[in-house]
Amino acid sequence: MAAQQTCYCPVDDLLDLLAKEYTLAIIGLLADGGTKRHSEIADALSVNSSSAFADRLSALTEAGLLERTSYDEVPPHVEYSLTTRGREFERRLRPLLQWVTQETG
Amino acid sequence: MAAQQTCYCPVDDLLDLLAKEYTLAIIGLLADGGTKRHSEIADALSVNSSSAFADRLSALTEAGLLERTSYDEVPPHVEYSLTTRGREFERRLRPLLQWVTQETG
DNA sequence: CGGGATCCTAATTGATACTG
DNA sequence: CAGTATCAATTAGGATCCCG
Repeated sequence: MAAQQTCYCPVDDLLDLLAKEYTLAIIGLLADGGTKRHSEIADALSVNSSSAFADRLSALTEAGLLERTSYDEVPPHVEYSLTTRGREFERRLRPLLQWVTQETG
Repeated sequence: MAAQQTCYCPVDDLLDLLAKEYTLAIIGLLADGGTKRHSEIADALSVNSSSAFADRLSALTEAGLLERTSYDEVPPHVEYSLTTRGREFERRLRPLLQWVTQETG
């Protein structure tokens, strides 16, 4: 299994990530191209495991799907949004999810 | 989270399944519409955990993506192929996977 | 041959507490 | 506020044995 230069992470890794809690919800929440704070996202998702949630945010960022912007302020202020890659990914994911939930096929 | 009549399994369940070992490989192996025996698939996938592998086959069957055909013979003979639903699913999955591996976007 | 049952180990999650 | 650290509880995976 050779790593490809053109790919941020292998298929299986990305699927693992997708299947974990919060991941899909985070992508869905930012799908409109908007930017949201850590706490906004956590709030909207009724997160109850802050460590798992933080894991997802950083994993998605490392995968190149999320962009993380932190402002040097007190208190801290960090925002997340989908990257171009993230939006492209979401676009390709959507038909699959719609089919699974609606069985429109 | 209400179950929908039209859907064999909720999104999260299917994603969980997809992220587990062998699942994606099984779907990929049968993507051409062919039919293969349990042992053929296991062989092609270099399976080393027969229990996990059997779990995937039955989970995919329960999800309505695989069709299981067993012949009343000794020794037993069981074949698997993608259902119509399974092929439709694979079709919608493919662009996503291709993008992830090739970054053609 | 196909696969269920069991036992054990490794990885994830959930919850709580803590820090810059 | 945005995480990190920690630990108990779940869950997945690997190996083995056995049955129809």
